[in-house]
Amino acid sequence: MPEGHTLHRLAGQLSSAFAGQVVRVSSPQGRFTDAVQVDGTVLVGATSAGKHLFLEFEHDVFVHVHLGLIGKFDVHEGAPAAPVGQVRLRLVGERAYADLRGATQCELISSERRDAILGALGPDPLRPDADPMRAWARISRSHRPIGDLLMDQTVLAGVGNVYRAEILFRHRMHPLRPGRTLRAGQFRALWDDLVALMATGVRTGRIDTVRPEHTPEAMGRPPRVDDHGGEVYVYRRAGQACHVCGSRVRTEMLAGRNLFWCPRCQPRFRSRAVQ
DNA sequence: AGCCTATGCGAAC
DNA sequence: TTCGCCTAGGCTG
Repeated sequence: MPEGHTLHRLAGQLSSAFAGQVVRVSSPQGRFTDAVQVDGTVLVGATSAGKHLFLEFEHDVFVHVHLGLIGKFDVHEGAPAAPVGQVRLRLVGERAYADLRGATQCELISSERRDAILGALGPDPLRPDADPMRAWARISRSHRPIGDLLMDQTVLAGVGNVYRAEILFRHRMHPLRPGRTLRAGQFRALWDDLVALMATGVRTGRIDTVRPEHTPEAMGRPPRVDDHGGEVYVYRRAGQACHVCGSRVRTEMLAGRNLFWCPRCQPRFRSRAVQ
């Protein structure tokens, strides 16, 4: 379930479990052969940027992890159990251990390489030092759809398919609206909302985007949790009734990913240019 | 047993 | 645009 909030949360869990400790690092599955390079050294801490996770070890050495679509990094209390399945990377500390499975990236890198990865990312709504104007500079000049731009990690880092669908719904914005037709205030509202929503995601470990006035309880409907673990307006609800207006939620592929939107709440943008 | 799916992304065509 | 990678769980037969 990796969008930016998952990685940010993970960095916090890994830091509190292992930071400052000498850790055993291994690859039970065998594919991360560089594990031996940091085995038995001090794990300084873990940080995230967008969907990237960095484990910092002493001597300025880092392990770069990207979970991709299906990766998981689970932290467990207590003594390590026998590895189950394909464990790419295992960390063992004094009171906890962690197993990484299914990641698309797990590599040993230098601080220079880490800086290069960070430099290629747009601002991350979860980082207090993020500069949203860097994203606005790209969006306000682009003819590409806002739904495409939000997923572009060089424009804005950490937003995935769920937050994309939900933030656009919350702002009544059609996903195919060209970036350059947004007003600055509209972008600012999107950004501020992402900051708040994703921070909530870090706290709870799930994606909940439904405003209090639109919850099933408030709307007089039976309680419900979507099958991805949170409560949302449109994500993966194609063909179902919009929680606000009852229209059927629509879906369409854009750049290989599923878009979801409500055709009534998010009407197609009409250019004010002469027709 | 085999097929399908998924909150990602980069390479290949 | 499509494909391939990576894993686990759920469904189908």
